[in-house]
This record gives sequence, C-alpha cells and structure tokens, in this order.
Amino acid sequence: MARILITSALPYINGVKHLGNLAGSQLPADVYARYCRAAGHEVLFICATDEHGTPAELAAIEAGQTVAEYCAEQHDIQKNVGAGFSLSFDWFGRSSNEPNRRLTQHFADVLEDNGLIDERSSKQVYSVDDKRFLPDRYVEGTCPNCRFEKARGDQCDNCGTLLDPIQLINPYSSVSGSRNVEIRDTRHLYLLQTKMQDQVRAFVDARAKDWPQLTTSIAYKWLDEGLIDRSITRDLSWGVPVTRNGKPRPGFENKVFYVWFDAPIEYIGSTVEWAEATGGNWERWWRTDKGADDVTYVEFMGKDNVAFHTVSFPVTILGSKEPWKLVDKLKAFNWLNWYGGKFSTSQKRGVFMDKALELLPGDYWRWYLTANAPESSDTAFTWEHFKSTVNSDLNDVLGNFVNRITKYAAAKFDSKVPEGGKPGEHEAWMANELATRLPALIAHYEAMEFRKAAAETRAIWAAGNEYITKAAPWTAYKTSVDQAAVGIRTGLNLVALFGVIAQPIIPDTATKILEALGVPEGNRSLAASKLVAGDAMLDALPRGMTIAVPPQLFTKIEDAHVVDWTQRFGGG
RNA sequence: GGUGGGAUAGCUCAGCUGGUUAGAGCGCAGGACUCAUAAUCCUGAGGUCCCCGGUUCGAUUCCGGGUCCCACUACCA
Repeated sequence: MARILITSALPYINGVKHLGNLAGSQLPADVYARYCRAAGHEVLFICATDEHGTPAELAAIEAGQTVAEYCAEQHDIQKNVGAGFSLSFDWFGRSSNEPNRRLTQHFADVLEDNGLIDERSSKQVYSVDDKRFLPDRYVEGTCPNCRFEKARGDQCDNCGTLLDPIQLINPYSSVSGSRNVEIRDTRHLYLLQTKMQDQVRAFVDARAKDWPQLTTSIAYKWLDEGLIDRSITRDLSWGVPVTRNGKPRPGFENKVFYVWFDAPIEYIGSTVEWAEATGGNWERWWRTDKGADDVTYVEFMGKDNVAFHTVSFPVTILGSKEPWKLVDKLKAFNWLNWYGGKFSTSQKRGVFMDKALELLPGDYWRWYLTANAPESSDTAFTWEHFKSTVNSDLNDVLGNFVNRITKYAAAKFDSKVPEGGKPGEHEAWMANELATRLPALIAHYEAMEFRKAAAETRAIWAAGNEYITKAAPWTAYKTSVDQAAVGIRTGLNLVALFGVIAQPIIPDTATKILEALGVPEGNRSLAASKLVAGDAMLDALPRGMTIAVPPQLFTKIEDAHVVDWTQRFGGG
C-alpha cells in the first residue's frame, strides 16, 4: 500500500469556476484520488480556495461586502458546488485561515534567516481616489509604443509590447477610471530566487523523468532564462500580514504577502486545517523527517500554473532548508474550449459549475470531461458532442446493460443470482476480454492517462453487451433454463464489475449499481490483485442472493435540450 | 519576438523507437436480434496522416524549410 498526497490547484475565490477549470485540475485530481483509494492506497486529497489578492478585494467591493464576508460566502459556494460534483476532498480549506498565515510567516522568516530575502524600494502606481496601489494590469493609459489609448500596465493589447506601468502616458485607474494617480516609492520584500537557481535546477533534473514534457519544458524554460528576484509582498490590507519573528515588521504594517507566495503554502495549510479538524497527523504527509519520506506527492493543475509549481514554490521549500515534501508527479492540463473559442463570462459563453449542476447530475459532466480531458492539447466542448457522448456511453452502453440484465433476472429468475449451468465458450471469451482490458485500465490510471482510462472503461462495458448478445440467454431460456442461468449469472457479475470500474469517474452511479447488487464495501477494490480475470470473477456474487433492479441510471439528452441550452449558454 | 504544444476519417481524438490492408468513439449505410431505456450486436462506406524538400530499399512516423491553430512569456490568477 502506497501513501499518496494529492493536491488540486487552488480555485481562486472570485466566483464559481467554469467547466474548463473543473476539467483541468479538480476533477482529474478527484478521479485519481478515487482510483488510488479503490486500489487500496492511503490517500490524502487536499484543496482550498485561494482568497488573497486584488481581484478578491475588487469583487468584494462590487458585491457590496467586506472582503472577509465575501470570501467566506464564496468559499462556501465553491465548497458546495464541488460537493455537487462529488469531489472527494479530504479537506477543502481556505488560504485566509490561520494555519496558512502561520506557515507563510514561518517560511518568510526562515528564508530571511537563510539570506534569501532582501528589502528593496520600487516605484508603484498609486490611485489617490481608490486609496490603493494598483497592480500593473489595473493601470491603463496610452501605449508609449503604438499610442493605443487603452494599453494595460503590463502589456499593450494592441501592439503586444511588454510595459511597465510607469511608462504609460496619461495613466488612469481601470478600477475607478480616475486619472488622479501618482507614482510612489514603496518598500517590499524580495525573494532572492537568483541564489536558488542551481538548487532548483538540480531538483527539476531529478524529477524530470517523472514529469510530462509539457511540465519539464515549462520548468526548463524559466530556468534557462534565469530566475529573477521576485517581490513577495504587496500594498494591500487583505492577505497574510508581514511579520518578522512573530511581530509586525516595521514599515510593513499596511502590507501583506503576495498571493502567489502564500497560495501554494496553503497546500500545507489546508492539510493542517484537516489535521486540526479531524485529529489527523499532517506532518506525516509533509515532513520527510516525520514520516512523509515514503509519500508520493502528486499535483494537478492547468498548464498556466506549471511554472509556479515547478520553480517558484520549490524555491520557497528548498530555500527554507527544512525537510518539506516536494512534488513528485505533476499532471498538467491544457484548456477546454467552448466551441473552439474561450469561455467568456461577460459574453455568456460557457457553463459554470453551479449552472451545470442545475442541468444534469455531476456524473454526466464527470464522464464527459474525463473522456474528453484536454490532456494532449486544447479540447473543444460542444453541446452536440456532450449529448452524443452521454447518450451513447452512459445511457446506451452502461445504463441499458445494467437495466436489461437486472430486469431479466427479476422477471425470469425471481430477482436472484441464478445457480444452474456451467460456463462455456462465451464466458471464456468474456474472461479473456477482461484479462487483457482490466490490466490496460489499471495501467492507464497508474499513468494518469484519464482519457484512455475512460475509453477502456467504456470498452469493457461494450464488451459486456457483446457478450450478452453472443450468450443470448433469452434464446437459451426456451430450451434450457440452466443455459440461460449461466448468461444471466455472468451478466449480473459483469454489472457488479462495471460498477466497480466506474467508481473513479462516475462515483454516484457506481454506488447505485453496487448497492442494487449488494456488493459490500470490501469487494469494490480496484487493486490489480483483485482484478484477476477468470471464471471466478464472473461467478463472484453469491448464488441465490437477491438483487434489486436499480432505478434508471441515466436519462437521454434530447435535441430540444441542446436547442434550449445553446440559447441559454451560447455556443453553436 | 521568444519558448513549447498541435495539424491523422464528416466530428472528437488515438497511433507510428520507420516496414505488408493507418485505428477508436460518434455520425452515416445495410443487416441481425427482440432480454432491455427505439437500447444492443454484426458488416460496410469514408483518409494525398497540413504543404515542399531531404535521409532511406521504404516516411504518416526521422531531418530541414514553410503554412495555420493554441498556450506560456514572471506580479491578474
């Protein structure tokens, strides 16, 4: 039994995430966590909301709330929406909670003790009317290069030039539109990443063989270009206060740590929250000197996050010179697009997690988003594709199979697992299919190839339909009830097996199936050793046991739905 | 501009350390079955594997060049 620590990239607090976010981090992390648990591993699956930063403050202002109220409310919303998708986090924390404050301040202290933090002065744009310093992107003005009048402070959208906000002509605040802005000197803490360059490269070198190319190429790109010293504090009030050895740091009373510094630390902080709430031992997962040396740590994220997880966060960890667990495997995803374009809130294009659950149960989305996960490249979502995938895979191939077998067992065999007959060539064919397909399925999960895992799962379900067509117990029944009994007994065992292998991707449906068949918790394992195909696997349910016909598992998506949803959510 | 990824059947995607007829699902056409949610099963049609060169006995696969799409490019996350 292995010990596996799994984290999903932290969803930002400013509103419910869309399906692309779900598909690229939280969902595959959950599928993997569920697979690992079913395979018998000890799993700790951690996530949290990322709550600091200017966007959170602005969103709170817009909502007419304090930022603390806003974050508390949005955290609960995101937590509930995640539960609606059956995301099985062991803990879903908050980066604004106390453990993360303590840890963030601790890391800053030890980094400074190790000579990796400098206090430097820089020039920032201050908006007098907004009473706040403005992040680069919230300053707009005329581009000094092309004279475009709505260039952002970080980059001109018209000519693409990278800018420093103090270069802008006639700058104004994009928050309020006020032109009453000025450039002020402000002091900040800088993390001396330049000093950590070699150590981080050695770390990446050591891990590169376990990382996909998408991950390593991004990491090496940053290293090859050379790390720069980064400011890790901001002139804001909402965030982790800047302290030094437990006391407010002089001159930093109105500053907080930068969100990108504290957010990844919340992976640890959220684990501490879990420990405090459950009595668990968090150090056993994070401190290699306290039992975490045998932990495999797996991170899930969209590709935009890779640099921060392969380079920036390791700088923090390695720079502390303390025995913290570092990432072992990193699974990065491309983007889910909407009809080939972007998800867009403002243009009402795309579906957000809460709205998706109003249309259909979580399993429908989980299946589609896993079977079409953007693993190797960006993937397009369309309602038509969604409809055909759900209808065919879930309703026709799986749902109908479960229904046809259990109903026949109820009608002809008194709802019992039939006893008679002996397996023959068709059962041998089925056992042989499983003997090749089940190991392939396990291999795909181990490799975190979720798209292929879904395809193999479906192929196994389809093989069940093929088997029952060959065995044709309804025909056999006319001449030999025993012959029919073999087919239905095998079919019922397949139903149970199909439920077992469905657990990682469509857990709610899997549970319905397994409950109807009376499969006890202990017999739902996905461990390779428990999936040895053969006659025994096709005769595992106790003969004579009473089974139930499960409620209809899925409902088909109709053309009318597609028309309706296209109107409501855009697309087409 | 830089870096990386992608371009394969009508659609969404596999695959190819170079080797006889390039695969899956959906969609489409025909057939079978009738236990089941008009579900299932079988068969078939359908591809200049982006373009141009090169290496090779042989290239969808390797190399060079080109075209198009996408992401990242360090303080928005």
